[in-house]
Amino acid sequence: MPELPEVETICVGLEKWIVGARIATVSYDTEKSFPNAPQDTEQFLLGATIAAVRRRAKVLLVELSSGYTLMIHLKMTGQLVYIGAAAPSQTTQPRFGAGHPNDSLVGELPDKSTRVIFEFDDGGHLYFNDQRKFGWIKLYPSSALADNPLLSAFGPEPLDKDTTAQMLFDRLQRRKNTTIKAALLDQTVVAGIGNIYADESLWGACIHPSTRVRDLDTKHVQKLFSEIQQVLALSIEKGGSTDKNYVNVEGKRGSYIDFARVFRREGLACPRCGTLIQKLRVAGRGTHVCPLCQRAP
DNA sequence: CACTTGACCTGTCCGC
DNA sequence: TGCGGACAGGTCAAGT
Repeated sequence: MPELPEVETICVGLEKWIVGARIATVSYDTEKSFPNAPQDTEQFLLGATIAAVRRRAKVLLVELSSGYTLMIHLKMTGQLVYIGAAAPSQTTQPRFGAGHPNDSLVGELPDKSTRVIFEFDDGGHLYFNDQRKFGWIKLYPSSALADNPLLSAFGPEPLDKDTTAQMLFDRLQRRKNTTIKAALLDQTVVAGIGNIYADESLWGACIHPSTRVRDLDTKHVQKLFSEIQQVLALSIEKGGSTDKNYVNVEGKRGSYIDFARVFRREGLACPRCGTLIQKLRVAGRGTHVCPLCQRAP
């Protein structure tokens, strides 16, 4: 579920709501939700203030005043939802039920998917919900993040202004013999792309997902990189994609799916040429293509 | 090493 | 309506 635009949206939401807040209590359901929590985790969490929230690839980094950082991966079904103290203030009241009927996907929290709860001194709560239990929260000393193997292996951030198509091309050379779809999903090639934005970008660049990386020249990769940037930027603007259960920190859906050109549109007309969009399996994933615009290799 | 596949989980949807 | 099976947006550990 959450790919770069969704995690970015959550990151911005967390910055707004929890930076400066002081952690009063932390509770979690199982070891798996908080895998490397040491016995004395609480001493690095309780009483700590949220200093900053950042994103790298699909990982959230919540920096604490205690010198530790929470790394959070939402995997397929993770949610981070903040509910302020039930005070009359407009900035801290619970936000469920506002707006359109379909605006919010979450009800009363905690619910049965809630795995971790952070309670803040001001009465606010941050809920980590995760239906499929793939997601996790880990605690690391902030000083150890620079050489954290997970973080250092990530490829370039596609929306960083220093990232270039040439960098993508170079990184792709390590996956020359696989399909471009598999390569885009490889977080060490480029960070933050998942199934939705891989399909959308490849459609934009008129490249079939089964195309071997070795068959793409620099022109193809330039076009692809440009499409990746546009698709991700548009999705961030739309608050991300809610297909099943993604919600932002306020519990609200994103609307990128309404603007998708191929993803989840099998049997509908390609917006470019009108040919019916097909769903295939590439790199073991459901994959959407226009068979005319994206000619099979 | 490069690449593919299955496993991790729960919920939902589709066909019988 | 109930049940079984396929499938779901991400990543690993194993396998070839």
